[in-house]
Amino acid sequence: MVKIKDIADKCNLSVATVSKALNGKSDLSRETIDFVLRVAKEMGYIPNASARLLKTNRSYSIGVLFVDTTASGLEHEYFSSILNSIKTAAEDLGFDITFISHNAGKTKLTYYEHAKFRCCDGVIIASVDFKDPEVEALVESDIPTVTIDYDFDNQSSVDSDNIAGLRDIINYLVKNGHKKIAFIHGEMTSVTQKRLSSFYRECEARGLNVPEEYIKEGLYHVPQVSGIATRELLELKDRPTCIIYPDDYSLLGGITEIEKHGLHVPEDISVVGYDGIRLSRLMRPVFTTYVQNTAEIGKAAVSKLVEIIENPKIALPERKIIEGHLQEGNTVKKIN
Amino acid sequence: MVKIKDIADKCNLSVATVSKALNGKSDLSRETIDFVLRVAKEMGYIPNASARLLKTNRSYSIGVLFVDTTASGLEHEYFSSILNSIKTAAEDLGFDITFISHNAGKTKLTYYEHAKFRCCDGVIIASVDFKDPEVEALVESDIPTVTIDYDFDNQSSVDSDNIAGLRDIINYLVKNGHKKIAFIHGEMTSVTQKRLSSFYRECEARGLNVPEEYIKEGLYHVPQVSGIATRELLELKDRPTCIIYPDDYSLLGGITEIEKHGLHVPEDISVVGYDGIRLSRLMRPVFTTYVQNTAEIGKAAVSKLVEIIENPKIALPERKIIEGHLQEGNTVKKIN
DNA sequence: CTGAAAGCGCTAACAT
DNA sequence: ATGTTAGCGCTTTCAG
Repeated sequence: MVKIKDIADKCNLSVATVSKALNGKSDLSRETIDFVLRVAKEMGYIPNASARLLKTNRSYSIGVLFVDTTASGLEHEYFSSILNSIKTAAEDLGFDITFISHNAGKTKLTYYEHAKFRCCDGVIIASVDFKDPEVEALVESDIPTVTIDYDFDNQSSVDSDNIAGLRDIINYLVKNGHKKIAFIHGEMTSVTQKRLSSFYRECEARGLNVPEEYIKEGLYHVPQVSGIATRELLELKDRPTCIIYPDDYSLLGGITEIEKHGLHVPEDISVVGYDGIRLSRLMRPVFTTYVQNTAEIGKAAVSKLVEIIENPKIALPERKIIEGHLQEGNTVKKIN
Repeated sequence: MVKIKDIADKCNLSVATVSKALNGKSDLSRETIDFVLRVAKEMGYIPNASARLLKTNRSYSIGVLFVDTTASGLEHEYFSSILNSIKTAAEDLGFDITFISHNAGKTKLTYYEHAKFRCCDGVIIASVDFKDPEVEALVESDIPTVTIDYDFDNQSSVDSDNIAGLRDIINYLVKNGHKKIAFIHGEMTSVTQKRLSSFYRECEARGLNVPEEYIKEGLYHVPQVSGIATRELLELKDRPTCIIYPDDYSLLGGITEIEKHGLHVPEDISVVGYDGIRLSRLMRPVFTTYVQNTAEIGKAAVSKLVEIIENPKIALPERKIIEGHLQEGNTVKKIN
């Protein structure tokens, strides 16, 4: 591997001068800079990130904490899509991405230790158990962090706008004449709580009565569970005219169940999903669903994190809330 | 940050001794080792990967080249699923993963340069344009590489078994009485070529005639295109009894088109997908499709790569071919 | 069994 | 405008 010393020798210059030239420092003659750059190129010089980091304490590397709890972290389109936008945004800013885990060689490390071990300039935290003490420790450490879809006190985060999500959905349903709206929600996370509150608030604001039996707890991304909840809803004396699901996969489970009962979507009953994954546009009927803006979420997380990294003193904790939009598919019937 | 020197001072030992103790070298007294380890723990010592790397030339970091060409790299379940298994397998072996790109800070780098810059011990290459000279350069460089679903001469690779895939599909179709089988394949990649050859060979072996108009070129993951091809097939005088699609998403496009014609799957026409993504199991009818073994593909890639890393002299180039399995869904009708 | 010293490749004061 | 030098944190001969 050719190093600065080699270039210096070839150019009859000192390593300091070559280093400066390579880094475009101003106090060098134009010719020297050009000369060094040319020779460096000729010799196939590639800087060594580790050596540089050791001096500068800047790694230009962002850790990503993405724990595949339910074996559906990375595999779920919502998260792989966010990861993809994180990757793109980070690359654009010249940062590399590396996953934070518990292992380094043969030794076990905490998330914080791992991030330190790799000298990450900052860490983006998504899709983990936010109650894990290790995650909390990381967030409260000296390493800049940005969390996605979870807010820690006095820390920066980027949240998909779940309040707006349910607001827009209810809005749309009411506009289409629905008054009896059921809601199958996912397991009780902070995201779910936001959706639920928003659901209740919007219904109340419109004078809609929400019988207790219209609210069912399902599980995110487990269509079977939503299928069961759907069955229970269909068997009610006073059946809802529309069911809102935790996500698009769950919606699929709901539809399957509905059809088993000989009913049709949306003629007999309307359904609404959440996420707006690709599938939702490919199905017939196209899903009516709330599309989360994953591209923007990843981008916002990176840009906030880099802001903190570059300006640790000045940067203020900030919550960015990213709105999505309602995809008006064909799974909701207009009724009077 | 506490460093070895700090521990050494506290223990009244030299940094050399502490380093050895930390790394479990044999030539130290049991007590010294324990003592050092205890103090290190008390002081909250975290090793610095960069400093270590600088000395040892081993980064314990694996580069992953995953270029989102058609904006469907990471977002496609086949790849996100492979990425996930790469991540898991690498972590188990104590390696970290970092994405290779073109950017490092403000400067543009080739893939090779980037991998060198980060001192990756090796690189796994998937989902890229394998004809890109930069990719070729990387593969032929001094950095150990393993490619996924593409074979470079004399290099290690892990391939999903596309030959077996079409063999199993044809086998199953013939067993179910199908003789008129159409094949919509994806764009002409090496993967596609393998599937096509296997398709032809298996048909021939069974004495099936394959009219030219039964073979259509579609695009991977673009349901609309497969929809169009499907229409053309349906309009043939001598319509096939079964259509094989490039992937499960495309199959979805096919079904949509088929239903538009007032036909039903599988009563009127049978269809087969490829990939076996989660969706394929959630649809009703469940897709008959070839499930690629993504978990094994990622794992095999990592284990081969690490083998080369640890034994650069001895390790031989190797092609691992990973078989999947046929998921017998309900989109193929038994005919006589 | 322990330590002294060199050096991995680089940057940044601080000279000159 | 260019060079000298120290040192980032670590491992590893080699000596003792």
